[in-house]
Amino acid sequence: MARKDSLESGTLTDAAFYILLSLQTEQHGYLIMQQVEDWTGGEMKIGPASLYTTLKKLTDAEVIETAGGSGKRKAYRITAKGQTMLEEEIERRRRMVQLAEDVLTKREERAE
Amino acid sequence: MARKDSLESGTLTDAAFYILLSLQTEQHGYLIMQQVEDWTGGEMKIGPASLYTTLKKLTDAEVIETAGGSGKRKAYRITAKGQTMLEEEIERRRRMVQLAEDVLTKREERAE
DNA sequence: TTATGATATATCATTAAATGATATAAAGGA
DNA sequence: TCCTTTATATCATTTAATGATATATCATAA
Repeated sequence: MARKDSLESGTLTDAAFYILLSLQTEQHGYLIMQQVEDWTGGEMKIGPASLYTTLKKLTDAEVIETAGGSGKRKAYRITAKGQTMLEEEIERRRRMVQLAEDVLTKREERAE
Repeated sequence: MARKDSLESGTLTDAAFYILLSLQTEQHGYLIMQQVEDWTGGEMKIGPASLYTTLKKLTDAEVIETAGGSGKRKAYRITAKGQTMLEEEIERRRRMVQLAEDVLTKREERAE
């Protein structure tokens, strides 16, 4: 990740990927952290530093937007642009996994 | 990524992922670049800077090792440790895609 | 009442990763 | 000869991730 903003190039980092996934339902930051940790059984943790800096970046890029929120909470929702990005990113990652499976299968066949 | 080396934490960056995949057959650096670009139809390009710095890092971490090579070419092969890491990384990425599909499916169901 | 832990957001400084640019050199063909 | 491709390598810069820290609110247990 350097020399080119990942959002501009249309790819999502792991953190951004999980955040957009969590925002399939309108949500505030703290809940995103908990949901991601929950989803991954603790494998993936987005700490406050990563979370709020990423949320700001995603907001600036109009991938997500604020949606009110009560008290000190600030709710976020994904934009149409963000939804498209997420779906394309899922496909990109699916292709990566598929490629890996194909390559490993060929390797096993060679070994027989 | 910061504050924690991705290799130490057991995850692979996109570049490292593709490199290890390419090294399912013994190969020298330049061929890795071409194969990755080829595999992804140009979507993913690992330039010389990224390639050789990543190869060095992977070698230092004993994820890959040099394997002779003729002339100026330097061949690399994946180690047992590297193979395990790659396979675990494939599973991690598969889980991410699966989670995303599940979440999106639920979202579509809600919309009906 | 008070203090403690959980909730909630935010920023700074540091470390890691990615990469454009550049350099070098050999090999092969026009 | 000259140009392109092959092949490896490093530097300096930019982007990403995050530990540490700060702040404030709220519920609840002592």
